[in-house]
Amino acid sequence: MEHTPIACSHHDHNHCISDALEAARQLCVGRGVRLTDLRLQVLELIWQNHKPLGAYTLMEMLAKANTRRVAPPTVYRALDFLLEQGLIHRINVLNAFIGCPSPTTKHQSHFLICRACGIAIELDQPQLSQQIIGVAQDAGFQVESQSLEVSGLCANCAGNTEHDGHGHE
Amino acid sequence: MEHTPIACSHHDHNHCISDALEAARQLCVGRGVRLTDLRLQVLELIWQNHKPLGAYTLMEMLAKANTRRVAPPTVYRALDFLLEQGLIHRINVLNAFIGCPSPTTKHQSHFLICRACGIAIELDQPQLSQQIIGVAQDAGFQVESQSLEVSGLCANCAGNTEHDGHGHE
DNA sequence: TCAGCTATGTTACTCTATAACCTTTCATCT
DNA sequence: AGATGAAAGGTTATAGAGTAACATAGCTGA
Ligand SMILES: [Zn+2]
Ligand SMILES: [Zn+2]
Ligand SMILES: [Zn+2]
Ligand SMILES: [Zn+2]
Repeated sequence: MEHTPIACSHHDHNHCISDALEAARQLCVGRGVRLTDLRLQVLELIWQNHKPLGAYTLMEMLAKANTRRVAPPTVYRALDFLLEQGLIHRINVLNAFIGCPSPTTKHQSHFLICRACGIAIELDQPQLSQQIIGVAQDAGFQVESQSLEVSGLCANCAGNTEHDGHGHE
Repeated sequence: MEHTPIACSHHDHNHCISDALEAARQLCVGRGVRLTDLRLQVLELIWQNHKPLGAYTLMEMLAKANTRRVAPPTVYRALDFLLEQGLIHRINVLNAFIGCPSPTTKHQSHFLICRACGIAIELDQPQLSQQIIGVAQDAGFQVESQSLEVSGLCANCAGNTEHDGHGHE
């Protein structure tokens, strides 16, 4: 149930993609929603990148992969679906999207975002969510969703401060 | 083209604005930075609204108030200055800006945002900031800034939606 | 005064996202 | 199989948010 942070550049990423896609397929079957070719392709591209990906970058990738023009509404509709199903998260501070490693478990959007390499590490800290809910309740506020975006330097980049070409692309 | 009036009329908002502006003046004098007419005007408009305000809404207000055209870079530069000095915060989820009630104290951007009335309540929870830093450190992450944006219903709006059947459009 | 810096004005542009409308695809019912 | 209605995707146009690049004005300190 714990998802390993993705800061390490030496994990089997192909495996990690295929796992996520298979999980997404099963999740959609279970919910009776349609993971169409387009939606699957968008999810795959997002996972391949392993970093938050902008909608327009995604559009270019789709256009290249499909040899057809892909207009903004097309990709935004796919993104909306994936967001609704919890298969991806939106990183507001970057206007970008990233795959969720545990879409079956309901949780909030808590990320560590490295300003040097651009990686986004999803946190799995239910007690942090709970503390936030508590603080909100003290103010009479009824929480519906949380977005925590912590910016700074990841372990890799904090170590390599002499040069930033640490190659996590 | 119309800007919505102030949400909460139950506190002395004029006093609240003038306090904030006076604090800003002193803060800028103390730091040796220039709170120009434009910057002050932008800060005042943001405080008058008491809700997160988009840059383009602000532009329209400035244009009306000054009877002159105000282009995007003008307002964005003023906003950048105010952000740097900690006089306002940016609400990422809304692409909007709101005044900070305690600009002299260094702190993170933690907000409760009501989806019904649009109000944004700034939290003052240093121990929450600390816990977030702790969680990040456990992942070897070096925190530079935090953005916590909690969406839901404020105390006012949560109360008013309990009997929601009468269809008050 | 002059030079140099900071702030603002101006034009044009990029990036992000959505509205409105039409066509295709797909599951379901007859 | 054929009809049908809803969901998904295609297309065009536009709205909304933010920045680059360069010109001008205005303050500041020799
Ligand atoms: Zn997640
Ligand atoms: Zn990094
Ligand atoms: Zn503040
Ligand atoms: Zn409210």
